[in-house]
Formats: sequence, C-alpha cells, structure tokens
Amino acid sequence: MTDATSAARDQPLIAIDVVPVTFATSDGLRVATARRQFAPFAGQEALPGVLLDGAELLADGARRALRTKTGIDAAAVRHLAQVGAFDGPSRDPRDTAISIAFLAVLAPVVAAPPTAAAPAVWRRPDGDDPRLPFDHDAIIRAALDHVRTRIWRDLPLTRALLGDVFTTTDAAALHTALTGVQPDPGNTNRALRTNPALVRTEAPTTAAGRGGRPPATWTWAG
Amino acid sequence: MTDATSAARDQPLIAIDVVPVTFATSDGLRVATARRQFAPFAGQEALPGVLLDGAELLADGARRALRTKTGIDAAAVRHLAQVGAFDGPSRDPRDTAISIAFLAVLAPVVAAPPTAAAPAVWRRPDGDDPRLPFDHDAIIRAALDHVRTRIWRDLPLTRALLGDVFTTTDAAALHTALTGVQPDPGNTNRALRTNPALVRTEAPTTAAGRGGRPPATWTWAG
DNA sequence: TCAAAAGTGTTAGATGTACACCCATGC
DNA sequence: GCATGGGTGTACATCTAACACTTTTGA
Repeated sequence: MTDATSAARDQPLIAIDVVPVTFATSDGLRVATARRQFAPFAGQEALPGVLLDGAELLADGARRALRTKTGIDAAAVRHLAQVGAFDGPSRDPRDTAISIAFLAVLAPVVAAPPTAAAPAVWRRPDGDDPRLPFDHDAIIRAALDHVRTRIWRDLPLTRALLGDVFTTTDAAALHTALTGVQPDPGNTNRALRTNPALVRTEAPTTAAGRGGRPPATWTWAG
Repeated sequence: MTDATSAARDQPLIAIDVVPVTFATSDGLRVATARRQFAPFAGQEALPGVLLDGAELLADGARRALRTKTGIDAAAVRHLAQVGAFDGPSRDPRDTAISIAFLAVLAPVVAAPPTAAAPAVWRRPDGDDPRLPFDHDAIIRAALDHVRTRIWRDLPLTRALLGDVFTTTDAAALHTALTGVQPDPGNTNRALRTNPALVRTEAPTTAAGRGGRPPATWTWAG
C-alpha cells in the first residue's frame, strides 16, 4: 500500500486456510479437514481454504471456506482468530501463494461419517493420520500453539472451546488435551471457583457418569 | 490455494508494512516513519511499506520496505517478527488492500534529522504526533502489544531490544518504557542475576553516569 | 458396601513485591 | 562528605503443586 504503481500486479495469490477445531470431553480436541475437489492435491484431505475475493474481509473468507469446503455454517462458529500469514516457495506447487490462517472454534458435532452436505472429516491432531498437503501440518501446529498459549487468558476463546455451560471434568479434560498432563482435580476445582469470570450453576450433571460423584457445573458471569 | 480457477484474479493488493522499533535508555522506545512519496497520502509520514513482489517472501518484503523507504539496511535489523494481517475497507482509500505487518527491531541510531539517504523520522510511540494514515496507528499498537507480551519470554526479541551487552539500568528502563511503571531496582538486579540466559560481564560502564553507583553489565550466555 | 470420581483442606516450595539498608561513584 | 543511584538482604504475600482425606454417586 505504498507505491503508486498499482500496475505491479504479479502478486502472489491470497489464500485463506482455516483450522476448524472442536473440543468435547469424550472426543478431545478435533481438527476438521475436507477432501479437495480441485488440483493440486485433488482427492486428498486438507484444511478448508479459499482464494480471497476482491472486496472480502479476511474473516469473511474464513467463514466462506468453512461453509463451502466443510458445510459448516457461520452460525456454528463460536470463535474466529487469525493465526498468521504463511509463505514459502514450497507451500504451493502451482502458483506462488500466501496463506492467511485462521483458527475457528466450533460447537462440537455428533460423530458422523462425512456426507456430501457435510464433508468434514474430524481427526485428532496428534493422530498418525497421513500428513496433509501444502504446509497444512505447520498451520495446524501454529493454530494449536495459539490455543495453548491463550487458554484461560483469552476468555472468548476458552468459552468457545468449553461452551456456555461446562463441568469441572470438562475443564480438566481440556487441559489434558492441550498439555498432555492431567491436572490435579482439586486444584482444577479451586481454580474454577476463584475465577471471577465464572459462576457455579445447579445445572443437572448432563451425561450419566460412569459412577463417582458428579462434577460441578459452571457458567460464564456477565 | 484451493480453487482450480486461478483466473479469479481480482484479489486485494498485498502490502507489507513495517514497524521499525529501537530502544535506548536515553531515548526510550522509538518508532520510525518516513514521508510518503506517492499517493495516497503523499507527503505524510507513515510506516514504511511496499507492495509484495510476485516471488518475494514476506520477510524479504519487510526488509525491502525498510531499505527503500527509510534507508535502513537489512544488516541493522536485529529481529523481525510477523505481527498480523490487517484488512478492512477503511484502511486504504485507493484499492482494496490487505497489509501484513512486521515488527523490526533495529540497533539504536544516533539522533539525527532525516536526510535524503536516511529519511526515517524517529518518534515516541506514545507522543502526541499527528495521527498516521491508513490503519498505521492500529498496526503500531499491535506491534507494541506483541513486544509487551513477549518480552523476556522471547529471548531473541529481548536481546534485539537490549543489545548484546546491557546494564541493569537498561533493563529497568525497557520495562518502564513498555509498562509505564518502573520496577524495583533490587528486584531487577535479582531477576537478571538468576536468569540462566545471562552472564555478568566486567565491561566498563559505558556512559558517564550522573553520579551514583555504576550499574552491572550483562551479556547473553551461549 | 464397594469402587469411582470429585471436592475440601493443608502444606511445602517457588515466585513475586516491597522496603530497609549498604555500597560505589561524581561533585 | 554529600547527593545520586545501583546492589544486597530480608520479610511478606501470593501462586503452584502435591497429597491426604472426605463426599457423592452408580453398581
């Protein structure tokens, strides 16, 4: 946005790639991919992505990628955050392109095989699935790092992951999914109790436990 | 990087904007701007920025912006970090354009009026200079926020700001410049002494103090 | 009543904050 | 020696981690 010569129009393509993430205590963290329709890498699973439109906002491009590539509606997006811009000659064999990556936290979905209307495939990010094309593995790593460093500091992000009502168990499971270590249940409860952003609810403990005392449930103040 | 139709080429322009930052105990934090040569906003001070070239890496574009707009050579760049991508219809009156912003930490410069070869104007970020065009004020805010949240956690960044050899006073002044509060000198010294990344040096206390005990000097281990 | 799972209490260690006092320098 | 300013020691609060023990549920 500096030179007057806007004729210098051999710029890289601008792609938007989205890392769709959900969390549920039963399933842990999940990242969605979809089968690519077009070359390059047609037929392979990859992150949903689009080329940015002329007058489109970056966040709108991210929502469009979710909708058109995975069938996920914008209403299901609880949180959208920019992760960063990725470049490098090796990331796209076709054209030079930069990718602006977004993290999208979605409401957890019922486990279902991908259909034509909802072609998303949900996978564990640490699973040993086949590696993704482009630099999508690096993008997922950056997105999860974004989450790891901001959980409980970024309240909208945390709320998007846990939902409006959640249990102590859910919070502990999220911590385990992100860091790999499971926190002391007692300390977890105390951290939630003393968090001014949370209030305890009397909501019935949703799912049937496998025995044991049902966990406390929490909502967000304000 | 998704649709096969690479004919969809009415994408926004890709600009690279750089926030050049230096720190010195005597001057505090400084951000450089340069007078724009071209429309829009020709003649006004703004962050150095360029339109990305076709095969150019983002970081290379940032270095080119520094060189061509402020006369700062890449060798003076101690640290370069991506801050984020900025969009929005109001940010450029000419074309739709997105900007990928970089933070560039530079070796402190001797205070000198801008020349044709080095047209950079160094200003205090919190000063009441006239507001900058585009969304450059927001970009500077984001870049400084990037520094504030990473200081002492991101060692290369911290080292770039303080230099290879620095005094306890320098570290305290950096803290003051970033947070506005000046830390307890005793605690500052202890924090440096117990930081495994630092070693104490016997370097002579460079500048003549205004009286008072000269501060300890530190270097980076490894 | 037993096992499972969560909640409460308590404590040791680490970390952070504050402040009184001591030391090195310029004038 | 006196003002200036950094360094050392110490006390106190806070946060963190760990663990023993209690409570609530399902089977």
